[in-house]
Amino acid sequence: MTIPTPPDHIGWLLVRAGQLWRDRFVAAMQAAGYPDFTLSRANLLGSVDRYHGTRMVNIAARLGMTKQAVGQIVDDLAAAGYLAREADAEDGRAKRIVYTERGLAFLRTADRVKSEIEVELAEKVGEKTVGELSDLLRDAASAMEPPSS
Amino acid sequence: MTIPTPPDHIGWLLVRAGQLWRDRFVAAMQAAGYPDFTLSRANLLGSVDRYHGTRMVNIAARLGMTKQAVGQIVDDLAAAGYLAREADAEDGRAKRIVYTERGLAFLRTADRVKSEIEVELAEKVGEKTVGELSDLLRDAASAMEPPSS
DNA sequence: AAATTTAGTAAGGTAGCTTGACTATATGGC
DNA sequence: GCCATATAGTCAAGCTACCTTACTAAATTT
Repeated sequence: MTIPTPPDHIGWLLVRAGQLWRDRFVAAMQAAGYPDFTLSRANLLGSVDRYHGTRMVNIAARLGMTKQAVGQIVDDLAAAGYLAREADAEDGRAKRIVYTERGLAFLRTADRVKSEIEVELAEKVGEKTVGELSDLLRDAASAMEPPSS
Repeated sequence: MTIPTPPDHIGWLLVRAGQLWRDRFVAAMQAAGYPDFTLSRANLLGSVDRYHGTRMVNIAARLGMTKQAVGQIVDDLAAAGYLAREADAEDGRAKRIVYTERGLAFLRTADRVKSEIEVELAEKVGEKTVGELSDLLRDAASAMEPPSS
């Protein structure tokens, strides 16, 4: 049974903590009435402006994905009723990806679930710890950020 | 161009920081002479005991994957010369996944690359910050850890 | 020694991306 | 105003990293 002990350097800790949060969030969203929830869909939804919608090419840039990949996920999310495509009045080539009412309801649930997890974490490790951790993560993230072209 | 500002809660920060570290590690390993390096292969290699090897079923348990998935990655890594399968003396059904010399060389490079990234991070944000971050991440991770059956 | 569990394999499927090739609209230089 | 080029999006095909279902063979339990 000798499963080797996990490594413990900073990189592994970062990856591991991110993974744990992500898994908890996905599970909570699925439990909250979105059984077909996945992280990639959530990321995409989180990259769409709630009020004015967003063009596909901008979503792709933000997520660091190809516009084709974004197109596929948008297809799924539109078929599921979360998003819709609208012609862009200012550019005949472009389409705005906008939320449907169902999509906005999803966002509200996601916001609620996120703060529930955050509150639960704060109860376990203390509010102060969460705050410090957030600050340090922001520093570390900007230190590791690739040079934004 | 109005790309919406990214969210800033603790969960997003954790996921983001993990992602950044992972991307840097993958890029550095590819630059260090392992162009076919991927994270899933690295995770698998990191789950094999360097001295005695590890059974597939244990690797799968550790990684939270099916043994079939592990089998496929082991196939790839064996074909690439990093791993080999040995009959297990104590159990006729089992095979031990063991490192080849090439696999051990990979591990040494990976260890070196990891500490290089860690050193670079420490230079940017300070050694003390890295230490504090590590401690807080350990706390947060164990708070979010699912109840180990 | 029969029934059950466990280690691993085989075959096929799915999610979430990729690259390459294409169409339609927009834009900047002449 | 027209042409060359860039940009927004689509279509098709392929890949990686998984999964499920179904199986074989060896070990363990009863």
